[in-house]
Amino acid sequence: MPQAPSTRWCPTPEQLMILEELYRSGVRTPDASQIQQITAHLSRYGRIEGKNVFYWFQNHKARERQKLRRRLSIHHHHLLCSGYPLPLFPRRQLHCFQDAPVSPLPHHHIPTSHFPHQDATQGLNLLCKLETKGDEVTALTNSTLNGHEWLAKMDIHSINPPCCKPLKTLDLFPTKSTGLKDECTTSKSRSASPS
Amino acid sequence: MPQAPSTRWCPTPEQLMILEELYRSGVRTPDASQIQQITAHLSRYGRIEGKNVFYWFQNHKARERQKLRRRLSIHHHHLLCSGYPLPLFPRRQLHCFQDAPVSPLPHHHIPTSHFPHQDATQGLNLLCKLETKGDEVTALTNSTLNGHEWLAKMDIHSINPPCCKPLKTLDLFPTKSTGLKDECTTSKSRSASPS
DNA sequence: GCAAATTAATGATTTATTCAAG
DNA sequence: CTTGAATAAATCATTAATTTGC
Repeated sequence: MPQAPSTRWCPTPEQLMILEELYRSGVRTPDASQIQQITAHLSRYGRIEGKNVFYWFQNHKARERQKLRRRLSIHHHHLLCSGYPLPLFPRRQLHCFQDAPVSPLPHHHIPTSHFPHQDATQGLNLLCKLETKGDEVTALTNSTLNGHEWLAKMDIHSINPPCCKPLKTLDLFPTKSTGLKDECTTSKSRSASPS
Repeated sequence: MPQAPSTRWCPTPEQLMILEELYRSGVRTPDASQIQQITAHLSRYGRIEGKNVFYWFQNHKARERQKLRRRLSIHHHHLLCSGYPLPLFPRRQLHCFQDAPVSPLPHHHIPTSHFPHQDATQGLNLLCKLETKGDEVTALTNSTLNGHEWLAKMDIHSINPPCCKPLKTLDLFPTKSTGLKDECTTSKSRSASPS
């Protein structure tokens, strides 16, 4: 069977990403003009109508809420069941995956932090940015270093070069440079075992 | 007491939130010391070991990448067939490679200087913020990004990137736009060297 | 409504690649 | 060419969510 011409909107990756970004930045229930703006912007990446945007936010909001609820209930359940006896060892023997000491900091409590969602204003700012800058951005950079063995030995580590990198990350934004970059650091998993 | 010590780690909502926040702020493959830090912080919200953190980032990164690939292939398919949503998760049925294409190229990387460039610094800063939040902090605080005691422990304190920008407080997020480049096909992390 | 049966998620392991030293 | 370090991909296994038949 060929294809149904146009059954329903199927967001392109770009569209999805932007929508998610907007959501993360606080947009929840955009009003008509906001929807229009968003739609206009997103239409660069593919067919899209205002209602798609509207529905997307509606659905996404609901589903995130659901996810949260789930998590909370799980948490609750855990709290009720209390204690977490440390499992002696997972099913199979881990080669060298012993947990590191995890310094038992004498930390006081410190209230559970909450991540406040930003006000939608930010979302709009973001949109503005997107609108004005298009999809031109390029951020490369990256680097690597490795570490590993943190579990195994924790003391043999041969880290390398003195950092100080020219490394320029475009600072289009204030704080968090390019958050969505690529990987950066490293770590390891196994260590010597086979011959 | 039928307390089957659950065999595997089950993140609490707080832990999950923090991990996701770190991920969003750029942490991808935390090295040993970062893992320790994170673990230490998260352990306040429930049982957790370093390996759990390690695995979490491994898996999350891989699955985000996978998701992206899927989206891209769906998009392509969409473009080719003019639309029609594929089943979202084929679940694994046949054990054969049939993942999405995404990048035909084998691994290639751009010869960027291989510096440690801990982009994750951001993430860690975030963590620090969390730690210090409520300014009740104790131990960690003063050794955090300055003393590097934890680093010292691993003998890598030698490298201490001057890079750290003032780094504002929150405003999470990178405001990357269309960047579908979390896993850029071309930017790898390793250094280059003629073969 | 509930509990077995299914299905989806995701933590934990294993295997394959890659680059770079010897 | 071989080997080691470090990953990323594949996949295994268990837990959470859904569906389904009473």
